[in-house]
Amino acid sequence: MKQGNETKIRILTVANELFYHQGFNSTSIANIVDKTKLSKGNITYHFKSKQAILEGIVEQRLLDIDGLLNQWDMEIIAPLDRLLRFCGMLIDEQDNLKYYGCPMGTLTGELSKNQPIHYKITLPMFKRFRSWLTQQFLLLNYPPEQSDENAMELLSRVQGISVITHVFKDKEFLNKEIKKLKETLHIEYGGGFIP
Amino acid sequence: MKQGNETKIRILTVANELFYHQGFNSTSIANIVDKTKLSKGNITYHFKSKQAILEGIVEQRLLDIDGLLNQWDMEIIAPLDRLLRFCGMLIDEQDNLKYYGCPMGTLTGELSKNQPIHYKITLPMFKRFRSWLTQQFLLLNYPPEQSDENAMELLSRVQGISVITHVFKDKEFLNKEIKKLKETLHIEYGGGFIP
DNA sequence: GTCTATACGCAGATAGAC
DNA sequence: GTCTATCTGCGTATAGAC
Repeated sequence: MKQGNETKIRILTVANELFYHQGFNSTSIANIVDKTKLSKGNITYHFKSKQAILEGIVEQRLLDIDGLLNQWDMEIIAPLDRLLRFCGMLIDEQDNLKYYGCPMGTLTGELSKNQPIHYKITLPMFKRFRSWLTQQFLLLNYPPEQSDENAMELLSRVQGISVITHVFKDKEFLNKEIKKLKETLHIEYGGGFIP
Repeated sequence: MKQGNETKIRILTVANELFYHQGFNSTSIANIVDKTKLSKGNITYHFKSKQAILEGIVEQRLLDIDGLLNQWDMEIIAPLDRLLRFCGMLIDEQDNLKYYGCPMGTLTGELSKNQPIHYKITLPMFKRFRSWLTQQFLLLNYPPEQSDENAMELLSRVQGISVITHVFKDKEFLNKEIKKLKETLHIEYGGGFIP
């Protein structure tokens, strides 16, 4: 119990990066051993299986997402500005997106196949964004159902841009599309809900 | 040389389905053996490695894509109708999309990580659609650069819808979004290019 | 062309010393 | 808590008989 939590975090940090960069299936425990400079036994002590590591990562990511969304809620007052900030996230992450794609999207693509771990792992992350986005549209006075529909559409747009940026390794495309998307948000939602 | 080509096709067909349903990394040669009811040695005779199978699959898919696009070119005259037909593909494939995502998109997500096989494998498939879509916009009298931009945006939209449909296992979302997308195409491009 | 049998490495999981 | 050592299965690739 010396500094178990600290090494635990180190393992999660390293594994998260490896899973993101190489994919979950293509990352071995040995890879994690190398990069953490810890022993295989030590890692096993903290996480009994590879999937346990993945679950730990997602737990951490969910906390990060919640933290980010809460921060935006505090720093940004206008719902529309929050939506724009959401889109800006892709600009911030453009280098990662180019080389590795969306951390949630690519992980889902990998996990949703063969086994339904996906439901417990990647789906919750998407749900956080979905409900947060929905909340912003509610604040813009859209009815519940349409708020959710708008949220899903925005999620969809952002995912599409991520995929194409990743596939064609094209940051120019990303910047152009995000700019257009932001303009669309202004036009579509700038005035709030009009029945 | 009895009927080598026939078994070759059988291997490709089965492997293609398995790679799509389970993912490339999670599919073993043994899986292919089971499903083809061929021996492991026989498969090795036709394809010297797992990656060779993948390359064979992509070769086949490229032919399929070209065939499909040529068919559309022949059957459908108006470029706008061709774009609508392109969107309709997602409706046709909605069950597969729900459970396994876009065949090109999910494969890219898997392969683009760790190794750059991706450039030779999945990128060409995307490029076919990109240039075909670009061609349609050119026929609508859009300038070359904007034609390509429109093509990329449409690709992006469609990929986004695929991802979200897959993540949330939501066919209702897909149908609604495709309907909206088609309407948008009508409005945006229905009149052709206006300088 | 198709099969069986085998080699070899690496992955993940486990046991136990310090 | 951290380490080294070992077990076991599965994965790909190969050799060779028919």
